Amino acid sequence: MPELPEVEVTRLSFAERIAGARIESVRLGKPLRWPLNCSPKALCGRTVLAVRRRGKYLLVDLSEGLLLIHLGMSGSLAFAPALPAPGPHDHFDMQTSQGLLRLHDPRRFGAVVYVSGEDDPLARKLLGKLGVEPLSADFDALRFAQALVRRKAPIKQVLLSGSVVVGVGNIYACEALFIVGIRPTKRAASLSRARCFRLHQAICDVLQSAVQAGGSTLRDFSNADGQAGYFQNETMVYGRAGQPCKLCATPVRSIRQGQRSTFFCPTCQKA
DNA sequence: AAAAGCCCCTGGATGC
DNA sequence: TGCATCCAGGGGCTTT
Repeated sequence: MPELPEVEVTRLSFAERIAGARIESVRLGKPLRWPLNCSPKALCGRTVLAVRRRGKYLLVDLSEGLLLIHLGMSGSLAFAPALPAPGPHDHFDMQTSQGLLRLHDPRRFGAVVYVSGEDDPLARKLLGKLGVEPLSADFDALRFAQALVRRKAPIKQVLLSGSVVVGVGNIYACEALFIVGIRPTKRAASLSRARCFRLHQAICDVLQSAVQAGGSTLRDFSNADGQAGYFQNETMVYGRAGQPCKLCATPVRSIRQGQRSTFFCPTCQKA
């Protein structure tokens, strides 16, 4: 589910409401992708200072240390003064003085991990190799183009890998490539500089549009306030296999790239 | 260094 | 109705 826009929308929906809250208790459900890395009791008494984002990770700054939260494929957060009793897929409940923060994650590819700081070896392992933030000033068109020249893999898979630019998942990779008319199977290194520049801009545009739309709700995503997104209704190609391209009416095609589905218009994305 | 596969896990949709 | 199969928003790890 959650690509950068969904994670950012989640962050925006509770960051201000949780800031300043004191942690009162933590309840764990089934194991997630990684263990919490500290005892739940050790978190009690600490204060939530802020919620930041790096790629698809949320960084919850505490008065001492921080929590890294990843939503995996099926995760979502809820933050409210009160929530129903935890269900079978609610695997992390953090009661604070300002509300209950809950991670709901049926597939359990997500995680909540405590680290002492961003220099913590575990934090470095998880965050250290990430590419540039696409919605920041660091996302420079020329450097983006220079990074792509060194990659022989298909451009779709380079975008998905997160090693050049973070946060672009399956939906937004497909959408950005459609916007600029690039065939997803095209080798990254074979793109002209001009096309790299246009792709850079398309990534910025599509991610910003998705954040404004509240993200994409394919199955059950909602932000921490329980609101669904609607960007899924605006996709040009993602999830539209066999349906007519919204620009030229050619049926949208679906292929497999690296165990993931790719959607594109064979006419609008000729090469 | 980069690329390609594998795997973690559950649930919904589809087909027989 | 029941069961098998396939597919899903990610990404770390291991092997080439």
